[in-house]
Amino acid sequence: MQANRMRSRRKDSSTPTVTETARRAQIVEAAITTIAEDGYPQASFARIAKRAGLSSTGLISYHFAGKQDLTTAIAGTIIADLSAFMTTWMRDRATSPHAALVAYIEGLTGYMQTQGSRMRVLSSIFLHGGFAWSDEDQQRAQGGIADILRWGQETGDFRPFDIEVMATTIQRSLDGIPFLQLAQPDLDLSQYAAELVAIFTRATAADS
Amino acid sequence: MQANRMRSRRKDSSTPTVTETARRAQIVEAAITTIAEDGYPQASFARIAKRAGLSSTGLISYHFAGKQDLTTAIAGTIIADLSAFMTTWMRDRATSPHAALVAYIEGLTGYMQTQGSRMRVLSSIFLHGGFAWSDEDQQRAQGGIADILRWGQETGDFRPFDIEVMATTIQRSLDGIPFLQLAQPDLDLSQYAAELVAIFTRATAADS
Amino acid sequence: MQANRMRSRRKDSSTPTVTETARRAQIVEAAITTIAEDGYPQASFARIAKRAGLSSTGLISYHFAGKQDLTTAIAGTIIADLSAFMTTWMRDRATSPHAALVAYIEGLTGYMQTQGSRMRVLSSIFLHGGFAWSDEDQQRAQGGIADILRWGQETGDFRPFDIEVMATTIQRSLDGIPFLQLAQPDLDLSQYAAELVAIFTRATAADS
Amino acid sequence: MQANRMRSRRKDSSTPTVTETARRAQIVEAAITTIAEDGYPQASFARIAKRAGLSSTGLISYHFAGKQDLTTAIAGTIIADLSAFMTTWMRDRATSPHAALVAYIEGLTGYMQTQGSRMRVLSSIFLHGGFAWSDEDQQRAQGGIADILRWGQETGDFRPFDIEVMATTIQRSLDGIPFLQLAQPDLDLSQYAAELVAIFTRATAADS
DNA sequence: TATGAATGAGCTTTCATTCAT
DNA sequence: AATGAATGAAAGCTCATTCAT
Repeated sequence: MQANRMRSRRKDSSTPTVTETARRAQIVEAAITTIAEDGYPQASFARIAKRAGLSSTGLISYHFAGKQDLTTAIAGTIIADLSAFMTTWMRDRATSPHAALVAYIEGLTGYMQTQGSRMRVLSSIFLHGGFAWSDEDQQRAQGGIADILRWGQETGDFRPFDIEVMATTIQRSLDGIPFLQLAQPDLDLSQYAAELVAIFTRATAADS
Repeated sequence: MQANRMRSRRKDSSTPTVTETARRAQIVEAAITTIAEDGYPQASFARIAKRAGLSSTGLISYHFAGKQDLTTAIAGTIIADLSAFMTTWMRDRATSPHAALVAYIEGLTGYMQTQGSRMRVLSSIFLHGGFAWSDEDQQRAQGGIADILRWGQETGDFRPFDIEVMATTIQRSLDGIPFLQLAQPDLDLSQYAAELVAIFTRATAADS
Repeated sequence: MQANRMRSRRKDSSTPTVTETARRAQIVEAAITTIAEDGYPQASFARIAKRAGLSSTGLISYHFAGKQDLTTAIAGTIIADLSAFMTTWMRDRATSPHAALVAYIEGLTGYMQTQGSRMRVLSSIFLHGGFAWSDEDQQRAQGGIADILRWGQETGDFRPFDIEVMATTIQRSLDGIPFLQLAQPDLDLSQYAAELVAIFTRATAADS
Repeated sequence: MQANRMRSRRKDSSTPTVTETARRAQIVEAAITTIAEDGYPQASFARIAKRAGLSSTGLISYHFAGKQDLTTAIAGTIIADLSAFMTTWMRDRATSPHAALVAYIEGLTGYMQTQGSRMRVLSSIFLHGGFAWSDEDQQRAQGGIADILRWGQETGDFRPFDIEVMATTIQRSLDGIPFLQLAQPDLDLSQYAAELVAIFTRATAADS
């Protein structure tokens, strides 16, 4: 997945050392925790360093070219993890467009069961503009559902709706869930998923 | 709408004067413009004061108990304006649950046509956690759609879905639009609305 | 002399208040002292604030738009003071080109007798590139001598040398003195001036 | 020239190895380039290491006892080079005190033709106080001209001026040229030299 | 001999807030 | 009711230097 594109103070693009990789990962994890617990605006280098047990904020600057670089690394890490999960999850379940749609919804909600806070962090970063989506990331993060919808329209399983609108609607119905979890920690995600499946099954179904 | 709950440095309790009310409104509008153009994180008292032509940031602190108080006032103002518009809009159009659903979608998207940036500001505030929703606000902001859905289920026009999930899904499908407008300023909102109507008409319809 | 061109955080160009002017002057003086004693690179806001007895470096940022603005104010202050002195000094002494040349040298060295450290600060700022000379400043700081030389060539009192080279040479012979004072605090400036007068009298004199 | 007085972390005293000497030279050259292009204040270890292609700033600290030590080495290198050039240049031209004076001026300006940036670096270091002149260095850098002047007074070719003042004046008239080159890259140095020769020939000549 | 990693002090600047007038 | 001034904490970032390997 090539997650960690080097952008630290190191001048060359040679292979990062084991120590470097470990430190970067440690900082990224501390940053994720900090954002999740204190909120993005409060996640200063000072707080992150404290949580990571680092001696000074200088160490973060040493490993990352700046706040933006760290933010990008955080988003990349979360996306990579989610992406890996979803790829595996979809593999055997995408037997038909509708099955794929159901799998997409159930996969993401399933991931949220344990990784809800990480997804909240990802949304936070996105919404605070702290991260410029690359085309790949865009593809990886939102592209999946558009492909499924396109497939369904080609097979005639889905009715001829506007793909972009439908994809955005589905995606946003899912992206919001981690924030709901904040207010309702005991939210039953599998039931929530079932409701969404019912909604979008009807919304996409070809008119009989 | 009871918008201006006094919370400034003034001894409180007493009725706000005309001047006071006008100043607060002026500051709130300047703050909205600043957030819309520069983004929430950049909207410091200094920038707001500059844009409002105020002599000092102290004036803001004088009229508002703190940043949070100002933020609350901003959200309240935007919600009140939106709420007034929607109340009028729905009055004659809510002839049936389905008609009400359509009116809700078309009303909000119509409002966005000219007030998209204000809605973006509202979402920004919400997502930056700068605003604690009161129950009234929650009711006013999201309640409308839930009432419609409940009505439809009672009449049998709508199928028996989970109201909260459906309401959240509809609301988020609308809330996201102002941000799409940023990337696509020429987005055809009436067509977008038509797609959403198609989606949620199917999603809510009673099974025949 | 219009010394303090406003460039602080204040948004307008209206007349600065008495307090503001006083504070700015206080900060400028503290900065001059700090540069003179610790050197330009060591003259951080923190050290300046400490010497000025300010509560925080933020106060400097409050009155000056940035380090460059402060530096410009320092240079402007020193130049204005020097310029005022030289204008008065030259008034009755510039009775002939040669008399003017002598007065220029004796005036500047006389000024250095008490204000050597200020001139050292000015040179330091100039050489650290912390100050972009405006045309007026350039004129005020170096122009004087060029005018005298031009005058002497027109009257035939001076020989036909390159004015720019001669002006630069004279100016640098004077600019260096404050640094000599550092190593030799008891340097006899009136004797030094007499030597320079002898040098440049011969260097400029028309060939007989 | 005894340039490299060991002062690195190495146990000292022992003869520097070939590798050590080469590394030091490499670092010094990179530092000179960095100062010349970015300015002395910007010439941090990080930038120098980057330009020299060094793996770490630690390497600089390994070979030099500190920033001051590096600065001293830079100045020493430049002075040694200049000194070697001037020694050769003067050898056959110092046939009389006046001829020596002319040769001194023309030698230095000639050197500046190609090495102006190095001389600018030298002046920068001096003026930023980053370098404490040793007596030898002082002798080597400024002494030459004083010897010539003394010689001329002994032979009676020169009038009885104060040697220190005259030497300083001549030296500063030359030291300033590399900075003029910055603003006027096409400055005609041979003409500039001719003007200086005219000035100081008259300034030093015995009264007839 | 060299490297990557880490340190901690320091930098300028911005912030919301307070306060005397 | 409003102003200008001041406060002190916090921000991201750079610095020369140290050190284990």
